[in-house]
Amino acid sequence: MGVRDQLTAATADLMRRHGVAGTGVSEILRTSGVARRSIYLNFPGGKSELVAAATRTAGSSVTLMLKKFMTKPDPFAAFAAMWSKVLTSSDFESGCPVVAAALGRSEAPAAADAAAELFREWGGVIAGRLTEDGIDDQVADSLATTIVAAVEGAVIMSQAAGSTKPLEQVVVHIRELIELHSLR
Amino acid sequence: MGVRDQLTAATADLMRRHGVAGTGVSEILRTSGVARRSIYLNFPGGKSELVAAATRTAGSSVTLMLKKFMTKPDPFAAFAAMWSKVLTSSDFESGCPVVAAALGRSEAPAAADAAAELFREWGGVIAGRLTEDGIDDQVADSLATTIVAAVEGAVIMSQAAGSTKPLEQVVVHIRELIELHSLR
DNA sequence: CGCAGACTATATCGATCGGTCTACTTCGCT
DNA sequence: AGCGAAGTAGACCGATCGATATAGTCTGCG
Repeated sequence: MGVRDQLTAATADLMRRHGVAGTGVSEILRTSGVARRSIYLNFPGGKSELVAAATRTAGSSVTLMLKKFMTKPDPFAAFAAMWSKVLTSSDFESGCPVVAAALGRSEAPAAADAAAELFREWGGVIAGRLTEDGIDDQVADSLATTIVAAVEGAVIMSQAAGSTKPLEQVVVHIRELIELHSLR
Repeated sequence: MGVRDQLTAATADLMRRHGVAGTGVSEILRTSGVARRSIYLNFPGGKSELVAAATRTAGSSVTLMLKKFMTKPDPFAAFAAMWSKVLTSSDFESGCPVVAAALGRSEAPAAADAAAELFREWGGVIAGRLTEDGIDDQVADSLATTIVAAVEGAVIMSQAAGSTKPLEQVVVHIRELIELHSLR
């Protein structure tokens, strides 16, 4: 794993915990063990470019996992379970780096744009699966957006509460919504 | 309006835009026009105590509005419309200060705890209305959590996309969920 | 009236911020 | 062998961070 990947990985991890503004360059260097200069060698745009790259990398890996989940019998339970793991294995300190990027527009506009694109991408993957279940294209689109919103919102509420209960409650009603639209 | 309220209002507004870590004390003073020392007179705990107070104040005002919305024919359309207004009237720069507080635990733990309590409070208000519609208590609870999660998630996605479309899509399916559980 | 408490204004603190710079090393390729 | 790109190590920059200190002003109440 090259220096570039070490930097994006460390940055994404810190974004999960402290958000964009709360993630200092010095802290990125400390946790990644990389030389200060290497940031500006790999990301001439500095912190904002690094944050954008970290967002894209971390977000794309979620896209991949999401695609894998979509082949399972209960895709959204698997999606929620992934987030539960992120929360519990970090003592509820880590959340979604893409949400952090979306909320960090004033510091890193490119990262916020990347976040928007990733949300769109996740929605597309989910909608694709829903249409396979015979759901109308337009309904699948809005349903997919709702699922992403509900899960991301539940991750935040779970972080706040220090419990995965919100996530578990949300997944129940996601299942209901899909069932509702699946019976044709 | 006293100095204390000026400070909490200015702090909450900045939290909406830049999050907890991104909100500097100097910026709070600049936008509120208050003297530096007044912060530590009113909030001996400094920034973290001020942020917690701002979260409670802003969050409680949402609770009040939510209670008002619950008396309307389509409560959640009104709830979503409120957030749409926040977004569009700020060019999608302002979001939910309670979400910001929830994600700012590493800087202001008390504010994150306040955020958790507010989410619980909002869920309680919504669940109360749902039980009036004859929905079982436990279902109303999980349904209320799902509604809060979906709306908050949609606010973030709308901020990222620079469009209220996610919010509008989510409210459609919230309506479906309620209808599904209302018919007894 | 007179005083106490809260406010303003401003200077200052040490620490940290993101970013630049120099100097040296390591490695791959021709 | 030798060159150049990319890496490390670390000093350094001005700016800003949150917090404290000092001094003067305003105001309400006994």
